[in-house]
Amino acid sequence: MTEQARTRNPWGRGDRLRAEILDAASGLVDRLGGADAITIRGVARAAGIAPASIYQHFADRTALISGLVEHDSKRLLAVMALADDATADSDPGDRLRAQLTAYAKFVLENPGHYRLMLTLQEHRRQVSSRAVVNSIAAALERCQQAGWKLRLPVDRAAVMIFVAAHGCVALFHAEPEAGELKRALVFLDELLGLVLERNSRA
Amino acid sequence: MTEQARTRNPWGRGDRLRAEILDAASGLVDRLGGADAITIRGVARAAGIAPASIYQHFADRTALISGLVEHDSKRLLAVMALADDATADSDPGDRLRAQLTAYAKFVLENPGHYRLMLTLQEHRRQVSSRAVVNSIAAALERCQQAGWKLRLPVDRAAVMIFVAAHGCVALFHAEPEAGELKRALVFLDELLGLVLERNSRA
DNA sequence: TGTACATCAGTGAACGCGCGTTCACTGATGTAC
DNA sequence: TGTACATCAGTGAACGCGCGTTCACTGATGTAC
Repeated sequence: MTEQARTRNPWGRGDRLRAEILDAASGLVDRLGGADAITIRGVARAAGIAPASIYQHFADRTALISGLVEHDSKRLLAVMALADDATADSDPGDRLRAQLTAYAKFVLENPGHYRLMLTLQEHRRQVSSRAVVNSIAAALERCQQAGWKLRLPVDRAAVMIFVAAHGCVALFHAEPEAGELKRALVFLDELLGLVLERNSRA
Repeated sequence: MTEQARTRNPWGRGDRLRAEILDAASGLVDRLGGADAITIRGVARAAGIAPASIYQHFADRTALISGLVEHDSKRLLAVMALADDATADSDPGDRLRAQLTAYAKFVLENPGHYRLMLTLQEHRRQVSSRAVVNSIAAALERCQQAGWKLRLPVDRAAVMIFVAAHGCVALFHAEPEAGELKRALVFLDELLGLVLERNSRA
């Protein structure tokens, strides 16, 4: 771990440091979880810069945390959208499952980030959980059109699935276990089995 | 808020301060949530004692937090057991509902405490969530014996219900809303509707 | 082409603060003889 | 009944630490004339 001096960013590219700061903060959250893991001095240390340098890109600690949450929310939604696209011409049930799997995978692999996203009181009414529910609802709608029967109205079913899936991963965060992802996927299958009533064959 | 001097506990009753300290810590968690709300100095301030006094009852900050978690876990289980007892000669479905209601009510009314109970990494493998699942499983077993049909095996159904219920209240913690309890109870009814398939009449 | 100046990326040192913890203590209440 | 001492509940002052934030700064790169 040689104390190698950072080469400063070229003229006009000072904004690059913003990304480096977010990366460093991200790493801290990975390793330590929770919002308290993000300290100005800690992030500066991790990024190899002076604490004061952070203030050129974030007004204060709160702004730094908000920036990270926004960053992470985008990542989660991107991962889910990717899973959706990748299965564009599959059975709608499989598409739903793919999205949920992507969700569970992201959340289990990024426990600190997910906790941060939901914990942050300053970010009430945040976009992400509603966006996730909407995404699930869209997938359910497609299932319905393909002839599946739901045991709840689409919007309630979407909430049910999101809430239960959230509960599942949140509990694994609280009590880590071996083979979390597998267990989570089993749980999600049971959940879909309750919500969806197979009616026609794909 | 007069700075009235505390009268010290009588000889041989020094252990009373332990309870006062836990009460004070409890109040802080209520108002501020999270484990960071519990600081030695803050608790001492709230209890009206000197910071050093806490060390007569708790080895260090960690021990204090553990003590509080233990305290809270007992309270939650007591509340659920009470709901179960109070409905001892009702329909088993109602008994299950009563227990879940008690759970939701406690958790929604004590968000900081619940978060603390689950957050605490030092308390992995904690007793409480397994105890809650067992309690639900027992109630489900009674439903089954009364002629209800479950769409999942009893143990998986209990996990499903606990996990989904947890997800529900956890999300309300993250995004508080008006009429939380009512909404939570609607959700729990939908959940029971999915898991239980009515087969006979009570 | 030279030069004065503006703009940029980033820093070092200092501030005041609240924290966890330690330690020697104070003063009241019990106990042994 | 008196007295020396042990035990108890609880404290005040100090420690070292890491924190968020500020401020005047350094030195490189661009721009105006």
